[in-house]
Amino acid sequence: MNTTEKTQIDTRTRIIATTTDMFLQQGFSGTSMSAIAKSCNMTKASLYHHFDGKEDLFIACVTYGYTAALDALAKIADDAALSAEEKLRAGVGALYTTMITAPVGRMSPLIAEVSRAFPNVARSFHAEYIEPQRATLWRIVEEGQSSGAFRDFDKNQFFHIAFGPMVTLSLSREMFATFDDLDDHFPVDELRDGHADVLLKMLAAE
Amino acid sequence: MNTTEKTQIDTRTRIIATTTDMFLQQGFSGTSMSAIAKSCNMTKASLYHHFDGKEDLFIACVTYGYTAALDALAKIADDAALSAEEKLRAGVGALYTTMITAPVGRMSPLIAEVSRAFPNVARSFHAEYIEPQRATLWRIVEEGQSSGAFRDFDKNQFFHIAFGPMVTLSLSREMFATFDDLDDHFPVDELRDGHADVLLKMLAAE
DNA sequence: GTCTATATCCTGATAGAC
DNA sequence: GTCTATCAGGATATAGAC
Repeated sequence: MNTTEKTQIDTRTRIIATTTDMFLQQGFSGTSMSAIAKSCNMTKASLYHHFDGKEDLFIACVTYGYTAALDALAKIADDAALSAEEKLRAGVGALYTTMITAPVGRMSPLIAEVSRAFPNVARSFHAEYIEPQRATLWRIVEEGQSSGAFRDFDKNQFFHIAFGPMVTLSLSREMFATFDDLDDHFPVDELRDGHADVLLKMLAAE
Repeated sequence: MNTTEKTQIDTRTRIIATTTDMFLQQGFSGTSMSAIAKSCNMTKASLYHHFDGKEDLFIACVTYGYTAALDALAKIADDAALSAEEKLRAGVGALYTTMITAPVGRMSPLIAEVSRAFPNVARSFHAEYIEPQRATLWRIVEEGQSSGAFRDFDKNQFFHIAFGPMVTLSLSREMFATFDDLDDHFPVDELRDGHADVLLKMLAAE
C-alpha cells in the first residue's frame, strides 16, 4: 500500500466517523452535505470526490463496524470454554453493547427513516447484519438444545423475545435522548441482566 | 356546533388522514408541505390556514387516535368479568393492534426521526401516550399480584420485556415494508400469542 | 485532492386579493 | 377558506482551475 492509498483510506475513515456522529445527532435529512463538509474541514466538492453522494456516504456509515460487531458475537459462540448458558448470557451482553453504544445499532431508527427512499439500504442491512447476527445467536441455542440444557423453542419466537427488548431500548434512548433523566428511565445494565435471566429461564429444560 | 365549525373539523380530519399516510410512506422530511397540499387537493396557503406549520401538523397526526388506543386498553383493565391472566392476554393483544396497525404505533420511528429537531414532540408523546399506557398495563399486573396469581416483578423490567418485542416488530415492519415476504419474516398473530405466553409464564406465581 | 463558483431545484412559509 | 404570486434560504450535485 503506497502513501496515496493510505491517505485516501484515512480521509474516508475520518469522514465516516464525523458523519456518523452528525447523523446520530440530527438524523439523515437533518444533516446536509454542506454541514458534513464543514465539519470535516473541507468543501462540498472535496467531499463528493470521496463519496458518490449522500446515500453512498450513509451506507458507508452504517456498514462501518459491521464486522467488528459480528466477530465479537462469533467469538463468544466459538469459545470452547463456555457452556451454552454462559454463551447465551455473554452473547446477549455483546448484543446490548453493539445496539446501545455502537453506530450500527444506534443507526437502526435512521435506517427506518431512509428505507422507503432507499430500499436497498434496508435490504443490505438485513442480509449483511441482521441475518448473520441471528444465525450466530441461534447456533448457541442449538448447542444448548443438543446438550440437553435448553428445551425446544420456535426460532422466530425466540428472536422476537431476544432482540425485541434491546432494539426498543436503543430506539427509546435515541428518541428520548434529550431527557436529562434518561438513565433512570432506561438503565441499560439492569435491563440487560434481567433480560438475560428471562431468556435463560424461558429456554431452560424442564 | 354550527356548519362552519363542522366543515373545519372535517377538513382538518381529512388533512390529518392524508398526511398520516404520507408520513408513514415517506417519512417526515421526505414529505413536503407542497406534496401534502397537492394530495389534499388544495394549495399550500390553504393548508397553512388549518395548521400553523409542519411541526403542528405532525403533532396532530401523532396525537390523532391517542384516546381511542388508550381507552381500548383501559376498558380491558376495568372489565370485571376477566381474570388478571385474561386481562393481560387481552391487553397484550390490544397493544399489538395499536402498535402494528394504528398510526400512533406505526409513527414511533418517525417520532425518533424528529425528536432531535422538536424535543417537545418526544416529551408529549411520552407523557400523553407511553406513560398512561404503561400505567394501565401495570394496573393489570398489580391486580394479579394482589390476587396471588402473579409473583413480584420489577416494574421497568416487566415493561422492557412486554413492550420491547412489539415495538421492535412494528419498527421492523416499517423498516422492511418493501419486502414481499414481510409476513413470513414477521408473522404478527403468531409472535403476539407466543409473546403473551412468555409474559404469563414469567409472571406466574410459583 | 482540494478549491471557487455555479447550476438547478425544492423547501417551509407568507402577503394580500377574493 | 381558498386562491395566485412570491420570498429567502438551503438542498444535492457538478464544472473546471490549480
